[in-house]
Amino acid sequence: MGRAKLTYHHGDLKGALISVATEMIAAEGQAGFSLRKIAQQVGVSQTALYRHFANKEELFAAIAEQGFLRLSEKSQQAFDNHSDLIERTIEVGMAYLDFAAENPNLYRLMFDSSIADNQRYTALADARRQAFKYSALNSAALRRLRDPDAEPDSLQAESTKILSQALVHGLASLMIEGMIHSRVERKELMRKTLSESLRFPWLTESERQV
Amino acid sequence: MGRAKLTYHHGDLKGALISVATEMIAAEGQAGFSLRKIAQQVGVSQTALYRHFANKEELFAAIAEQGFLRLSEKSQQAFDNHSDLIERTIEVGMAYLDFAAENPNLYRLMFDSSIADNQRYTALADARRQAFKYSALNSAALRRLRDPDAEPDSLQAESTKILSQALVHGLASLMIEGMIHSRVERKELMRKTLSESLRFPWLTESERQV
DNA sequence: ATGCGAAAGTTAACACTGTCAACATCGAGA
DNA sequence: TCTCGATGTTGACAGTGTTAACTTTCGCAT
Repeated sequence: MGRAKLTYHHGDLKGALISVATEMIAAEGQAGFSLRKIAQQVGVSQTALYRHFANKEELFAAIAEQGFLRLSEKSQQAFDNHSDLIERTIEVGMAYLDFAAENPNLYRLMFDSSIADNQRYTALADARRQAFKYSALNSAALRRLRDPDAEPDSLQAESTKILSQALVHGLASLMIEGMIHSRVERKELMRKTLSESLRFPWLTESERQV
Repeated sequence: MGRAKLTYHHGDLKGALISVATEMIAAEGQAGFSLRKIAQQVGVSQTALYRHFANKEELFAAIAEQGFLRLSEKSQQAFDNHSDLIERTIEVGMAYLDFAAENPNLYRLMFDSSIADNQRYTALADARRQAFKYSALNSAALRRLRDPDAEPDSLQAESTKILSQALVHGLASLMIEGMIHSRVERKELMRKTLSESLRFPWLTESERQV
């Protein structure tokens, strides 16, 4: 049970709710989730959260938003730590997969249909764009090497970007839902699969350095 | 409301429940779904379905299973209609994406965490394997062309298979959740992205015929 | 044909959920 | 100091999945 309340007003109830709710999602997933449970754990009445969130969905959006921000940090670190283009692309992808593996329930929520599609949550959409930024930068660099004359906004460019986004998300999903049953270490398989998708035999050593 | 009941026993209540539940999932998704609603629509008491399903989850598993069977048919048709390997691979992928686009809510359920991970539903797992069979056949053919000497069970082979599976699933997800905002026709973009992933410039015309 | 046990369907109830309206309390600024 | 908006509470409502106990019907052995 939560600690006794010291004052009538909490101080930062909104932050506390997001924090506790995130823990609960991580522990039990959406199935065992309940607004009343978090309220109790924070030590506040069942309906207090309606002063900070219009409804459950809005709280979920806030949780997902923080998830994308955390993912952004991991991606940026991986991006900054490598200068070899291929290796950097793989490592950003692996950071993505590691995040999904370590926070499966949170990852599921981040792509849940009830909030993912909703244009209403602009902050969430921004955070998501931010999280895919480094993957997009790598895609653009690879595309420029492959098709130096292609226009940046071409269909070719767009499909290359989507390709990488879809691949990591697909790998993360299959992994989380337990649909990849491999005899080898999962991490090794993931790395192999990512590099498999990045075969650029025509890249020289110097071209790979960025 | 459902039509009046003629007999005490329904005859094929299990089938009727799956059918009506599938329609409801298609129309409203998991959010608006309710066991009581389907029971009412079938014209039976709220708890009648517990004689055929242990719980809601088991009903979901049955719905998902039928979804994978329908998807299998579409995939097989696409597979049988093409002899060019690249084209066949693309068309099987497009059949997959079309199915997801036409049945977004059903598709989401088919990959829902509550049932996807559960080893308990062996029929569901079989149906899923069946649905990915044709994609796997294409992957194997492509791998044999690329690495004729690789062993069928190698890590290389496995990663190639997973690669294609992850890609179509990732594309379907991003598409369904509205995360692909493109100025071009979605279908065209999807086809372009799929073929982008299949670049085998070293394949001769005759090699592509299977 | 008959009777009986299992299969299939019903009724009533339970604990739990998200949400709302009305009320209580606190804090900051006039 | 007064006041009003922001914040938190109480009580309630409709709806949910699920269980236990009961009733009806069907299929089968005698």
